Amino acid sequence: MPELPEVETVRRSLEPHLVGRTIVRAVLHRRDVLVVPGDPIGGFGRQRPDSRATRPPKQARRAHLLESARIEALGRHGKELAILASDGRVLLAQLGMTGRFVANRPGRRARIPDHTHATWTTDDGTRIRFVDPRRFGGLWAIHRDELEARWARLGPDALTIDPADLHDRLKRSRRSLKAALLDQRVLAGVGNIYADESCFLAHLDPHRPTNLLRPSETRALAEAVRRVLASSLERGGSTLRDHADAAGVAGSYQADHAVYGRGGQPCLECGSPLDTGRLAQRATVWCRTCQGDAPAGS
DNA sequence: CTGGTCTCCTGATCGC
DNA sequence: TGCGATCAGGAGACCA
Repeated sequence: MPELPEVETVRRSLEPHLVGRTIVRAVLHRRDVLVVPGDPIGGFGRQRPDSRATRPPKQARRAHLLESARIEALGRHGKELAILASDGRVLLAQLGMTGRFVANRPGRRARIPDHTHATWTTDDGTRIRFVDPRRFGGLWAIHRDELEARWARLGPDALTIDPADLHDRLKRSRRSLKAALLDQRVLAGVGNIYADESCFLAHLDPHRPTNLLRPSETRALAEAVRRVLASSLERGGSTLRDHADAAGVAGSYQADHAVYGRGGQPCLECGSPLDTGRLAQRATVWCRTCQGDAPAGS
């Protein structure tokens, strides 16, 4: 499930295929995967399949998919990936649970994956496909002017989170640490895997209300988040099933998970069996010994 | 405003 | 071997 390290891995592997190139052809294979300005639900909800009346003309959709644009840069904030064209058009991608991009160099015959929802062809003949079986992901056509505002609504990027900033954001809420880490408006980029891994590394119980965390604890948390994400990024992210870079290379950080997916198995630090439960609607794994309760007096 | 729950979707896995 | 039930979860909608 793509979180920050996986999305950044995809971004880096797509960059050489796209930056400086022109999209000569863009095709949308499944309408409801792309949201364009003027679509219902406040502009940024997912368009529902029954809103056919509002669908833009075919030619407009190609333009929203950056046809005939020269690609200037690939950006990322949290789990969102942005393809920026030199004329100001931006295509924003959320990978959701199973979304990925696949690049094929010209001349190489590649099988078109199932659930390919969009295909781009660049001026050197490379084909890029957006594939997302579960369709929790999607594409948003926006303008460069809107990108900054949209990303400002998210919290700071988790890869470079500042400890004091994080403390400030966490003290405003009484909900659990796990729920707060999953909230992209608090911190952008952490999902279920790295929330659990970060809590373990910081020796913090994911059930702790975040307003009761001490500055020293949020400092440890911020450092843990950065370390976990950076380590994962070095290994190309975690591949549980779907994640791969644009060349199809899987990540390997899943082998280093200390807690995620290891419920009942011995804690790597103390050896006692790891606890499992459901917290913030998500499967959660932690060690009650190493991630003990709040210190006395809090 | 806050925090909790529901919903979307497909594929893997499991029990019978 | 088949088949239904269950589970996985990012993020917006929705509700108390």
